[in-house]
Amino acid sequence: MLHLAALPPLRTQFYTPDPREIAPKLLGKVLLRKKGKSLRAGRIVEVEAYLGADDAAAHAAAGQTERNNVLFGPPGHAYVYLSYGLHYCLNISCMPPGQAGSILFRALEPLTGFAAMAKARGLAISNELRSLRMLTSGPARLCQALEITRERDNGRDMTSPDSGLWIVDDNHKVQKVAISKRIGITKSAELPLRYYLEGNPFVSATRKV
DNA sequence: TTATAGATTGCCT
DNA sequence: GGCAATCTATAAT
Repeated sequence: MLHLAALPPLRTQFYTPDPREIAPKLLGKVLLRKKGKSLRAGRIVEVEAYLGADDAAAHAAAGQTERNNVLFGPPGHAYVYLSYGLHYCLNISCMPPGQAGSILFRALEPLTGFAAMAKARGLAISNELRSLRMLTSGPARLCQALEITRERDNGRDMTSPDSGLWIVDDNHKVQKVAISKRIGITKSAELPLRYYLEGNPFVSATRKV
């Protein structure tokens, strides 16, 4: 918890393999966001893997476009898109340049910067679990809490603290990784590509799994 | 506690 | 023109 920002960041090499390999390793790591002097951080408790041409639900499935450029670029970069016209969602690109693949961040367990997160979400927050879940439990919520937008952050290099958005390993031991179908998609919905920490209360609500 | 509708932008057919 | 990797408020059980 202390000195999270001083830990070495996960580097490009970590993000170079297939997203299915990286996703379970990403659980338990810590996503950091620095804006000015304020630091916000959350433990990654739920992610989904998105592949390339074989995955109809992936934005990269139809080929490279202006919008999904980042997915085909170097690994370790932020892919931010607008969902349903009003929410942003954050991915990190995987695989070597020229090959698409990414991991969607679906839920965090808040560690520091509660007040800033609450303010960014437009919420008044208490210390109750139910209240804290509202901060970062859901892909669009965590973007709002960390003030991540497409305009500001799409294409950002997440392998260095200099970018203000990066991931560290604080040596936290995860209990158990569970796998299920992905949430909220209609194409390739049967693929088991959602990874989460079993029993963690900050995992987003599971609808039909 | 679960179910449903509505908001709202930009991408692709 | 249709649709989408979501969230929230409101309604009903």
